[in-house]
Amino acid sequence: MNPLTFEQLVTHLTSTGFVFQGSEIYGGLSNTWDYGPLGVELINNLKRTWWKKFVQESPMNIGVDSAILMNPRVWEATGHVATFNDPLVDCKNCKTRHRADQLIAAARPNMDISKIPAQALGTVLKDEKIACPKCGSHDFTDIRQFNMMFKTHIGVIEDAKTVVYLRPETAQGVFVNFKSIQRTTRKKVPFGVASVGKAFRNEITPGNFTFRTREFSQMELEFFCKPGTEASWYKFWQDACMQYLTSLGIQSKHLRIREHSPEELAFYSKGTSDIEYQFPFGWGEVWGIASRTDYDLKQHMQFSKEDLHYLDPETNEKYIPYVIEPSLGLDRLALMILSDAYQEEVLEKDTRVVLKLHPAIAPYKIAILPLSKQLNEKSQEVMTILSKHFMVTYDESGSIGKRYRRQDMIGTPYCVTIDFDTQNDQSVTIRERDSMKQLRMPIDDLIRYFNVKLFY
RNA sequence: GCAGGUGUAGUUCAGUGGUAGAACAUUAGCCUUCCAAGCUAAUUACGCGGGUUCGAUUCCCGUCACCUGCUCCA
Repeated sequence: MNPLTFEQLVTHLTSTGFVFQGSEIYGGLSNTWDYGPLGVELINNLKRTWWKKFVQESPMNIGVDSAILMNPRVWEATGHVATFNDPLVDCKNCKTRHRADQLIAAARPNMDISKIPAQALGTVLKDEKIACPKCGSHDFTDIRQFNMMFKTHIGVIEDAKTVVYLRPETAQGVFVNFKSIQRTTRKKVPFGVASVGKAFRNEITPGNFTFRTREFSQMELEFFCKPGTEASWYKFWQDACMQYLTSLGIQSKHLRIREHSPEELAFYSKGTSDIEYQFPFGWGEVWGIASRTDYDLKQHMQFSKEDLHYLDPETNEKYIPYVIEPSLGLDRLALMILSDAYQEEVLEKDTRVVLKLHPAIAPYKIAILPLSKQLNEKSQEVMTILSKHFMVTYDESGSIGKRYRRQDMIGTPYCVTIDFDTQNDQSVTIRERDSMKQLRMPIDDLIRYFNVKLFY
């Protein structure tokens, strides 16, 4: 099998209806993508399996769904308002881009960067005659502030008081609700709160199809534990994440865990690891597992003046819980699943494209295929029965072989064929995608059979 | 944002200063009863906007989008 190229994958996904370019008829909008009829099913299935593993089957965890718009003070507390303003300059000579504060820090180690107001960085850059590290030239553009948060306004009047941000991460929706969640669920630490939703970052360089976009979905778990126990929970959730990916059939040779080096860590972090996947364009982060200490709750305590301590009912100890945060990008997960599932199988006469998707996440579980259009009525009956339980599709045009191929291309794990014997024996033929094997089965047994086969 | 590349049906490709062809795909009909059959029709494209020109898909400029690299990613 030839190695999958990225363009091949993108072509396949856009031409089958998994993904479309955003606002396509208007010439598109940079780096926006829509999920088509197949994509939305996949996405929903991924959310469902993730929620099942991390909420339904994890008695320690519960869920929350918080608003995208939050009080702007939230982002002051987290430091996003401040640190999202990177002072960037371009070298006019060699066209490279740099952070002005970092240039100054590197060239003048004795200077205290934190004392320089952001507006003055450009002047300092000039006065100190700091050179471009790449070409040595002194010709920089003015500083341009890139606030990575999308800004908008509440109400119709746009002034500073009405500014709100689109959340750059879903995590804060959990932290600000920490007290309410704990009180209403009466959960004892350790417990976790799962959240799925959209987040927005005005990335400087998006790209690689749906891998890095400015609008994306996150599936995050904030797991609260007693300080001192975070190391073992960190490992625990890291293992759980890997198990989840393997349970979806991701090939382990395409997965690796990369621990961040101490220099790489955010100042509050006690450890971060990325689960990376080998995409057709290279290794890319899919899931970040971060040990965030009590940073977030502490910050919110300070800024909101609310007491976010947890009182351990057994020991009467009062403490701010530590947090382990496995944060998964849904769009990246989907892209990973699709990259991993795409295969071209060379048969005797020709080649078929197969998406070897795990049955639990395949857009369509079952395709109903009448062998002849005369069998339409009976087929519709079978479809009505199955569609109450499973996402099914129906196809009556073209030869049966062609219809099997169509389903292979989009990852449908099972085809149910209605033939002329069906009327007599009340049975159908099940054709399995991966083995291409066939099985005769009474219609009455189908639901039980597929419930087992499609279980996740 | 910078540099380079690309842009013709859904896909893969032709082609031309006088508004475009094919294959596959799609739809309908005939035929066909379990792994891309055949036959007959049909639908669908020059990314967008300017300029030059009698006339632009073709030449020029701009723009938009995608790809690669750089920079960035709390």
